[in-house]
Amino acid sequence: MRLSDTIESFIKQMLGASEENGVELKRNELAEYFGCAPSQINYVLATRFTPDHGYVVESHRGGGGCIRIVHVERDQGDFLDYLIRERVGASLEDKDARLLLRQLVESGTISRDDGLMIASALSPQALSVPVPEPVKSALRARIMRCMLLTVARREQRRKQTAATALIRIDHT
Amino acid sequence: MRLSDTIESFIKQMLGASEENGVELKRNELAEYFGCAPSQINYVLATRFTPDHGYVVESHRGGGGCIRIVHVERDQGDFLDYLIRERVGASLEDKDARLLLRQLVESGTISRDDGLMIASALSPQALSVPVPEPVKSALRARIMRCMLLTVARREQRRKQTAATALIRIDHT
DNA sequence: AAGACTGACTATCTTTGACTTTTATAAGTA
DNA sequence: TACTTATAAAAGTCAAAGATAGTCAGTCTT
Repeated sequence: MRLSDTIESFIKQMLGASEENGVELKRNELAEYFGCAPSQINYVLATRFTPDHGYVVESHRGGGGCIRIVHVERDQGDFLDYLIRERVGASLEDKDARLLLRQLVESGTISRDDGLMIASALSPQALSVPVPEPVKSALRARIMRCMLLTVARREQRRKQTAATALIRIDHT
Repeated sequence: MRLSDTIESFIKQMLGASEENGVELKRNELAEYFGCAPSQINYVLATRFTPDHGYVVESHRGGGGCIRIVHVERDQGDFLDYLIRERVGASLEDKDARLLLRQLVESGTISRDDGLMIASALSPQALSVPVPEPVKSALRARIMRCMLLTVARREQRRKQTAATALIRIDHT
C-alpha cells in the first residue's frame, strides 16, 4: 500500500473518531510518525482532501501552527449549486468528472442511476472522437452542466407537484 | 502454447481463485515472472480481457501502481442493446436524435426521465463546442449509444434483482 | 497476411529535499 | 514601557528523482 494511502486513511480515521467533523494536526509530527518528508503531508492533502473530495483544509504557519481539516456536509442544493455555478467551469478533466460524480452520488445529491447516466455520457468511450483534449474538456464541462441542470429541474418539478398535491388534498 | 495464452489462463486462474471476481496485479512482476516484456501484458489485456470479453480493466501508474481486472457478467441479447446497434450508426444528426428519442419514449422503451437526460447531453447547448459538424454527429451517435446501453444495463440489473428477490421469497 | 512480441519513448503518480514564507516569541534598545 | 529586531518554529512551494503503467511502430512467427 502506498504511503499516501496510509496517511489518507489515518487522517480519515482521525476524522471519524473526532466529535466534530474536523481535526487539527501538526504537519511535522505526522511526517515524523510516518517517517517521511513533511511535504508528503501536503501532497496527501492536495490529492485527497480537496473541495472536490468534500474537505476544506486550513493552516497556520509559524510557532504553534497547525493544519485543520474539515469534512463538509453539503446539503443537496448547495452542492449542486456549487458545481453548476463554480466548479464546473469552461473545462472539466475526465478524472475530476468521475470524482465529482462519485461525491454527488455518495452525498445523496443525485441518484445512483443519474450518476451512471452522466458518467456514461462523459465516458472516454462516448467521447472517443478525434478532437483535441482541451476541446474534450470543454465538452465534458458543458455536458455535465446540462445534465446536472436537467436533474435539478426534474427535482424541482417533483417538489412542486408534490406540493400541489398536498394543497389539493388540503382543499378537499 | 503461445505465451499470450499462458498468461491469459494464468490470469483467469487467479480470477477463479479470488473471492471477489477481480484481481490486482503488477505489470512488471508478471512480466518478469513470464520472462517477457512488460508491454506483453498490455497485449494480453488488450486482446483477451476487453469489455467484449466481459472484463473491465483499470490501472494506476506511478509508485505503487497496479492493474485491476474485473470480470463482469454481460447482458447478452438484450433488446435495447440490439436495437441500439442497428438503429444508431456511426453518426447521428441533431434532428434524428430528437426524433429517435421521442420514438423511444413514446413507445415506452425508455422512460421520459431517461429521455430528458439523454436529450440534455445531446442538446446543442451541451455540444456547442468548436468541432466540425461530421465530428459532432459522430459524437452524438457515441453518446447516444453509451447512454442507451447504460439504460439497458440498468434494466437488466433490475430484472435480475427482482428475480433474485423472488427466489429468496420462494425459499423462505 | 494475421497475430504475437519487443523496446524505445511517453504519461502519470509518488516521494523527497532544498528553498521560501509566515508567525510567535525572545532579546535588545530608546 | 513601547518599539524594533532577531531567532526559531511552524507550514508552503516547486522541481527533480523514482516508480509504475501505456503506446505504438516495427520485427518475428506461423
